[in-house]
Amino acid sequence: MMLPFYEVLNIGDYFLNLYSHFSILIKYCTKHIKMAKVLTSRSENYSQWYNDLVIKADLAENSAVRGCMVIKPYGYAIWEKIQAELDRMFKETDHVNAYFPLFIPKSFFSREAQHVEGFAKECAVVTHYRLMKDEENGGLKVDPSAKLEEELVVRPTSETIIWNTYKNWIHSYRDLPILINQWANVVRWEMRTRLFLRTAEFLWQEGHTAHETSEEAVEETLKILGIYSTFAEEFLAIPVLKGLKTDSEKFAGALDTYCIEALMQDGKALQAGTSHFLGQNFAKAFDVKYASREGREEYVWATSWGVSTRLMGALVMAHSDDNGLVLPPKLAPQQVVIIPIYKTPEEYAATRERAHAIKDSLKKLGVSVKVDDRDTQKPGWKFAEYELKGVPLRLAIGPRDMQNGTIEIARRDTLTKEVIAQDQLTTVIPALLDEIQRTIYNKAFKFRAENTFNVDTWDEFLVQIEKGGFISAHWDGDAATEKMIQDETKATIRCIPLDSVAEAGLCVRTGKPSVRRVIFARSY
RNA sequence: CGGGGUAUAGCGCAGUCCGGUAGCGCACCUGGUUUGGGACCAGGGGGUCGCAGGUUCGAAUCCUGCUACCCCGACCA
Repeated sequence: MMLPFYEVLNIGDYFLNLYSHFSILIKYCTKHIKMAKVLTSRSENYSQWYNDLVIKADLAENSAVRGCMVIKPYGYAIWEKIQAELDRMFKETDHVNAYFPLFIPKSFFSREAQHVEGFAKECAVVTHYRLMKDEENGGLKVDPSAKLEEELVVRPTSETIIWNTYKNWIHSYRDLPILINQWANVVRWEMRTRLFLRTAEFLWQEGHTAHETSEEAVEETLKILGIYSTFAEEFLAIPVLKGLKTDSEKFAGALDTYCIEALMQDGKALQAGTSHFLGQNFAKAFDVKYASREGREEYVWATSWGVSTRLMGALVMAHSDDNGLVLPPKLAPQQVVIIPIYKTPEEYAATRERAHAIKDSLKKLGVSVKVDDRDTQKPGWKFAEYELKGVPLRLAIGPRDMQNGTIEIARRDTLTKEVIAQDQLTTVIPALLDEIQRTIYNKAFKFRAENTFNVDTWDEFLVQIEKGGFISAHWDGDAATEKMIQDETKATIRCIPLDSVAEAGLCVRTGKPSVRRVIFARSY
């Protein structure tokens, strides 16, 4: 998608040169696009905007099953791109994929006390394995004679089944480390659900690693956090804070939970990924020991980490606007769409042929292109449609362009369009895609910077939390204070940023001494 | 699990108060004119009115009971 040599050039300068070049070659004018409104606007009702958008951009819809969504082809294509890149990053760091069962014996959950407490309230349980004809109404009913000996829990996460398995795999330090990831679905029976952000069933990857030492496990935990943040920033184009969760926010069963936190356009925070240092909790619960180099028997050290289809929600809420989705080029199922414009059959044939020729030349550069040459929809309809779906670049080629050797090129991120020479496309498009990826990120970065506030008094805190954004404030480190703040403002501590500097101060709520600032926000 | 709302064509809705041939917009089908920002004209197809009972000569409409979904809270990634 990007030409390799761009990476070794100063991209900004290169791009400027390209542009000054064009302005000599061709006449172009930048126009702003105006569009019919099909979405609720963000200012009118942000959550309605989100719901509208997910449905209208064809990402997903609600299913016949309460709380469970159907991810539609266009949405799934984005998820596949997310998967492909993360999978590549995991494998590059020596992780391998495997698959563990969907069903977990109920007794496994009781082994780790913290863990069970965290998930018990939202587990789906399989109790029977057979249906039978219901004589009363002609339908089907559960066969009471087919009750399972031990009930099975539909996995809300797989630590227990995996550590029960690792017990058989690990005997010696020579068996370590184990660096396994699985792509799977999990079920958490949520009360209130929203497409992608919180659904009863969702897709994710969960990594589960086993190590000889605490240090090695911590290193793994942070390595993954780094992968997540790199992925978020370079692919999702969302700047994230890397940080540590407080005790009350951490994963049930972990010693430390690290996270990446992103800020959405409505000023609410969204946790986009987590990486846990599990210590020896699961090794002890499932009796996973190894013979060390010194011949001693030791418990194994563990990590687990995951990102889910929730990232899709983050992607939508971070960048999109009142006209629809805005997708970063690196994750867009189609980076470019070409729309032929014509009146006569001859013009149709000619523009269509040229469109396909352009597509072929761009495909050779690794750009994904779709030609929409359907005769059943009008150009205006198509323009609106691809804007709604967030296609980064749109090319329109009509009779005038055929004569002049030009083409109209419209950017989704800035909603601007201009006319350039066709023979420049293979140079301009890759550079523009790269530029769009960067612009989207920069916009999100600027938004976060403008919505992150240092707050030192409680009055100020109360005012600012209503406005939204990240609040950087001192906290005395007491869970009771954290709870009090949450009860009073609905704000939680999103994380203790890893790059936070030691700074003496007074807790924003209690006035007790504090050694560093933490990030507060209302969150999804 | 509390509080509120909704259920009528694929989608969005009106009709319900005051019972009497089930409607509108979009979408869909056919033909024509159109096509550089969601085209227009003409014709056409499509609904056991969420489900189950009840009242009535007659129920989308009145009564009873279910169910599902949405929104706001409590809980969570």
